[in-house]
Amino acid sequence: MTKIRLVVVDDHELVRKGILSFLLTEPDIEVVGEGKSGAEAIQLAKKHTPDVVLMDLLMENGNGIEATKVIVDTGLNSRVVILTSYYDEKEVIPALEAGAFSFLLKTSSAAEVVTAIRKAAKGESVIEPKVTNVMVKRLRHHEKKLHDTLTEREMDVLQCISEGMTNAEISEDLFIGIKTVKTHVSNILSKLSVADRTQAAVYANRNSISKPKKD
Amino acid sequence: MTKIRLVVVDDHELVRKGILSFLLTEPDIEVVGEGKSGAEAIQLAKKHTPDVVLMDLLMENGNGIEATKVIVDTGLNSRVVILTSYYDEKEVIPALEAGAFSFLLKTSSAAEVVTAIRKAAKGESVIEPKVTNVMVKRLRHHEKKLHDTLTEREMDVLQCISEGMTNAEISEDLFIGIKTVKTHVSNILSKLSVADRTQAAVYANRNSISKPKKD
DNA sequence: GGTTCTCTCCGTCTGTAGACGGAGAAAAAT
DNA sequence: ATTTTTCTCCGTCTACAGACGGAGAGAACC
Repeated sequence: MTKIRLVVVDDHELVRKGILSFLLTEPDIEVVGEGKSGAEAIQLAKKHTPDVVLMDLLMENGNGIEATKVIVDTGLNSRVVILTSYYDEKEVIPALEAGAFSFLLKTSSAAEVVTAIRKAAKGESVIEPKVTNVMVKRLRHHEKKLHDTLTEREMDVLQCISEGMTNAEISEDLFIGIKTVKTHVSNILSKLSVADRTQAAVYANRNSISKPKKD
Repeated sequence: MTKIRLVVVDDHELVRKGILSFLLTEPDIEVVGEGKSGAEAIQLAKKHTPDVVLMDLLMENGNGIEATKVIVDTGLNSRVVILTSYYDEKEVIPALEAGAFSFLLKTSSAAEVVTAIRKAAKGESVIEPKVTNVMVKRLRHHEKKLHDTLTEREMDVLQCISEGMTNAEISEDLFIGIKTVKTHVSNILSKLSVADRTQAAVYANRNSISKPKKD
């Protein structure tokens, strides 16, 4: 029986070494590469075509989601197992959409991680209960996010509102009339089911809708 | 020469084991306890009176900041070294205020961590460059946060504003007259140097001022 | 006792916000 | 070729927001 070929990617040396020290005692798993960024993950995956890539999501240089997407899309038969610190909704869903095969939290025991690696090699997915909760919640509550129905222009206006701008300021910023701004605002309030611009601003902030800085 | 007595606290087993595997090769450091929550950290510190406590900040049960405060305040001669994943402004300052002795990020190499432990035992503080940057920025930009000048009642009102509530709703919620709410709002806007409630709501959200849920 | 701070409330007044209804032009979808 | 969507603009009207000034009561501080 051939060993499971594994690449470990995490920008925290401590975590990487911790994982490695565990895997040393597992005879059926061989670590063929070790990286500390999304870019390195991609290189290592292409070079070694491992069975499994164990990847952190939040890394300093190039995040794990992009790397996951690339690794999955390039058709290497590598399965990406995400091992991350927090179950942040903003990260979990995109990671799974990017093609992550399993999803673990660092609160998992070492044994669970090892099991997940073996299962991934066999084609079985392992998703943390906390993560599935987030998924279910998303499917139940916000199958489509409210602001997905906003038009481009309405998004522009909402971004301005989220900065605390007045209608007059928005009209100057977007080079349109105040009346037009008011129309957009009314439509936004209606689509987001909120009563006034303040609530719209709160919504925008909570959903990480912010104005991109112009150069 | 006596060994440095150390307690390691982190809710991630993987991280804990990673640290331990490193420290095994350091003959002058002895790990006398291992915990996975703030509460355990306090217990272990009281039981073993270690020279150094290596502590994560973000933990599932009871956070590291509270534990740090208790350990420092109880006058055990234990120095707390924070080892955390992210340099979040919201965490760094309170941790240092709580009496953390050193501050490291998990991106640090194992050697740096070991050095920091030895230095802490000798009474030397080690603060990550990224963290000092945050501190400097804080001292330069917001020596005192704007909302520190708000009175209790004004904070109550600001929290309501940050939820998108209208003056009428706030007056019902706080059992005061609308006119009184308006007075508070005006004072808040003035103190925060913002033009309207929407900007106040944005400020509140950015500074993590949110309304506590009532039971 | 006096001063200062905080919380409470009042009235007036101006400006903005937002609802409602209507409408034209361009682009995209059918 | 026709319909639908999107962006733009207009006018009217009501209600809320917020500025400004004033004021009384209680607590805390000196």
